[in-house]
Amino acid sequence: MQSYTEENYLKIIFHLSQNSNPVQTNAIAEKIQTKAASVTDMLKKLADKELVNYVKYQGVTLTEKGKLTAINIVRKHRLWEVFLVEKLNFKWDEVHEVAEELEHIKSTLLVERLDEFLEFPKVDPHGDPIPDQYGNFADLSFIKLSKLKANEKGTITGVSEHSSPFLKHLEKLGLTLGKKIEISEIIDFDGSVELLIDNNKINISREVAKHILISK
Amino acid sequence: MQSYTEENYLKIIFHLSQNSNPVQTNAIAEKIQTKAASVTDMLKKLADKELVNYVKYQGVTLTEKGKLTAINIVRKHRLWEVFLVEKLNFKWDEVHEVAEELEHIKSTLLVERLDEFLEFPKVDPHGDPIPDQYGNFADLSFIKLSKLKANEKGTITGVSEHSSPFLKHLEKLGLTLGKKIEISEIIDFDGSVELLIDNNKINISREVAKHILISK
DNA sequence: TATTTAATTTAGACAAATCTAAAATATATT
DNA sequence: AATATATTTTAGATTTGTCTAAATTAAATA
Repeated sequence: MQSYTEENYLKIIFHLSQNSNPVQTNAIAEKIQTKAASVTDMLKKLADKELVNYVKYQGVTLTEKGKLTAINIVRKHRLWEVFLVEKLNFKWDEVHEVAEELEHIKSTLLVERLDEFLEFPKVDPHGDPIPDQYGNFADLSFIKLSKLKANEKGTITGVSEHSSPFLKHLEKLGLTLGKKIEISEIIDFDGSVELLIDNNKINISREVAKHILISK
Repeated sequence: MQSYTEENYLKIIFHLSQNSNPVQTNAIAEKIQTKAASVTDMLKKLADKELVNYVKYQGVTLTEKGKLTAINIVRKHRLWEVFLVEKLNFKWDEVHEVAEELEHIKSTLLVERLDEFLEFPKVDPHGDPIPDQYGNFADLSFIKLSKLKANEKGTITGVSEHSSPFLKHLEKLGLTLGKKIEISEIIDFDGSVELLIDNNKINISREVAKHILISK
């Protein structure tokens, strides 16, 4: 049984592992809003419990056991987000903080019943895949909007940034899940992207484009 | 803002206040599964935060502020219990532990939306009243089954004990909310109660009768 | 390769919530 | 009212997760 805090560390390490493996102490410290020294302490503790492989100065990776724990938290987080949006009419930019709390509720019966109640959703309101109870992700092949070239088309199926300001911005531009878009031009000067959506031409910064996920 | 632990103390004090006021240190210790010394420490802390009125050796009462906090936790606990039973098909004896965790989720938006989603329920699955967002309880006039005399009739509308063994026992006897009963006899020897339900005559111990709530 | 800089760890301290054992106070009994 | 018993509090220690400041190691640069 892990504490609330331990669970958060495992979850963060899991997410950071997507980009770089092993994960560095400072990267964790920044995400968890704490100091590097505190992270070191926790990594030792998690290593003792065989949830992570930790070598001094070399960063950490999750063990199989740690990975399963982390995925289970991600599963709960995303199921609750679906619940909040689908059943309680939350907007997609309002769910993150609440789900951060709900993800730590322990009952497995609760999670399985919730999954059933929601009719076994495959993705959360941001387009992120929801792992099944064994930890398997349906693999959705996403590509960042910023990787598309002029004249290419696609459908918005996810976002890789969940902050409220970002999501509100997308909403205002009409860039929501399921919308079809076409790149009209990549602006040389700043790398910003001009695209067609609902017959309107709009321009978004490269930074925004990086966080929009497209499937063809 | 209160910690998870502080919230639990306030909730327990609130419940114990129904029977005796002020509430004694040992009573809290027993309910919270801790030692009297720990309770004393916490009571000082809660007194500093003006959530309780605490006088050494004299027990505690809740301040207005503490009472509102406690009622809000009770409100959340009971709403979540309704959700679990009505939406996720939990049985009435399976909800308590999970609700003990869910009651500490902080978002007020969540609570108000949940209330709406459940169509503003007035009682939880055990017949306990759900306070509104201002802390007002609809006052339901319950009487303990153990207070009834021979030949009196009534309807089961609540229980004052939420443990799984107790509720499973009631279930087995057919003693569920909404059922009409009639007392046929009070047994002198042990105070046990013989009653009619669904045209069957059954006998329940005085201890059980004390925890069944009746309205006429 | 030597040196500077950045990242990480250690050492020692702190706050929250708990504990045990001993002391203090209140209540009950004679 | 005096004594015995039960309840509560204090004092000091422990655990979890955190912190700062100093020391160590790794990486970058000259």
